Amino acid sequence: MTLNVVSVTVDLVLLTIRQAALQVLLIRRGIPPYPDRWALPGGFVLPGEDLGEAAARELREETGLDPQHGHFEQLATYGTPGRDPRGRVVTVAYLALLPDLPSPVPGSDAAGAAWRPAAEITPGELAFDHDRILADGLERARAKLEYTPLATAFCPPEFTVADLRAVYETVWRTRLDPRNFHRKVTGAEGFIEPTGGTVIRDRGRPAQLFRRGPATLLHPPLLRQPAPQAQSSRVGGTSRSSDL
Amino acid sequence: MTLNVVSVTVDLVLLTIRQAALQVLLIRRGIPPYPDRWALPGGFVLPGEDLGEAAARELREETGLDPQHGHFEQLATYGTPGRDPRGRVVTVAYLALLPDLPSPVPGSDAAGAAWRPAAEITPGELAFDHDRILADGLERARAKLEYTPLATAFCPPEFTVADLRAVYETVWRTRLDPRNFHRKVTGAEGFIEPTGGTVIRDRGRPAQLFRRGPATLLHPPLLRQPAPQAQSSRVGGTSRSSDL
DNA sequence: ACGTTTAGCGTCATGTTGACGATAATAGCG
DNA sequence: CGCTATTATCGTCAACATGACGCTAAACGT
Repeated sequence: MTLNVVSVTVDLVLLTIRQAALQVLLIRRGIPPYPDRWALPGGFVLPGEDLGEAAARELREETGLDPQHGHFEQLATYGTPGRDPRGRVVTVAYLALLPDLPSPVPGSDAAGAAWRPAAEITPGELAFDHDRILADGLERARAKLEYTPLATAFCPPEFTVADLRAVYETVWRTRLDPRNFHRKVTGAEGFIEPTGGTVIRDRGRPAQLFRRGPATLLHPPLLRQPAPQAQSSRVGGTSRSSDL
Repeated sequence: MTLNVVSVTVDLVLLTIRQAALQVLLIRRGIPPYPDRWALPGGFVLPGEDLGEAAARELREETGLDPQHGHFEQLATYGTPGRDPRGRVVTVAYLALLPDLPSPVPGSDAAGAAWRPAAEITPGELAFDHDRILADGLERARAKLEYTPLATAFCPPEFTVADLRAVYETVWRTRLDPRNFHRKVTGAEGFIEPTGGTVIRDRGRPAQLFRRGPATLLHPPLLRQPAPQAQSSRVGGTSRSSDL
């Protein structure tokens, strides 16, 4: 039997919403390979340490946050030979959605760390195959907002419907009708529950405060699909539905 | 820097539909650990081999099938210390949905291999943590049938709407109304396209043959949810003025 | 020819969705 | 103190989607 010796690491896609933008925590590498390049935070899995534990430990080291402060899940595993010039490295990536807490400084043990707007990361900018990992994480986050209540993971314990809507608009890069959005989130069983309090954010009528509800799946889901046009019962295309 | 030495393997959750049941390919282990127990097929990742390649190779070795014959995707990675008594083993699991081709015999290089109905696998019956991996694979398959056209991966190149409905009914363990199902799948843009041919399966009127369409996402999705009702004012009285 | 069986279309009541009007409740300003 | 701008929340309506189910079509066996 061939004994296959490999190094196993975890990488983290930490997402939060700051300054009305979806931001990802990146580390500035100080040493080769890829010196001075930005990379996802991560590190080796210690002997006797579970994969999720290792990821949680890295999360704590980088942000001072616990996984329970937001949402935390395994993303995918990357092991293409040559993805790390130092040798065969298999990386288990984790995805975290975090509230914009006054993080105790993102950087601690690295040359430099910073929240960077995800939209500004240009392809090829990150070290290793972290572009791909980040893209996978973003797509996962976008998709999960549709059918899970995970948008609340970006929010503090108490939030308004407008706060929640801002999360969707930021992550999906769309505009949503405030009235329809309000109807849908308050109508989805177990998504959010009122705390009783109200706040005035900036201007306008005070808004109710909510906390996350017990649901784990959204019913009905909040679809981001633009044109659900699919009824071609007869010839004579009604709309300009582009099924290209 | 701690060099973390770990063995990396791939395990496969191979699903198909045979004899009106969702079946999974299992291998009868001949050697310790877990001798004489059923386990998911799998093996070590070879040096210089990509993870997906290793999984595809195992798939070929076990079934003689190529990944393109059905659907193939990474499922999740399992690395809890102690999950393999031989040492630290991290396993990347893959999920495949395969048509019921006259497989060139499932077993080839193992003590014994067999398609087993997934519903008959009792908890604790499988070696290692393969129960968990199988459960994750089944849940993934069930979920993906909702919003992707992957049900066609269980079908041969040409199939009828009834064949497709049988896939859904088998995987979801539900009964679906043939008329509503027909309307929905033929109405979902790009899900299936008619080939022009017809067949007579057993009795009754001949059915049109279809092939899979170009869509990668179902629109609208086929939800398995029973009752989207949302007006229970129970503990936690969510909405105080919904409707009704 | 007739009954049985399955395919595929049609109808209807209800629920969901997007578009958007209307009202409520606050702050700022003259 | 009104007036206006702004945001929150409720309401209305048409289009679409869904489940329940009737009905016809096209094959088979006897």
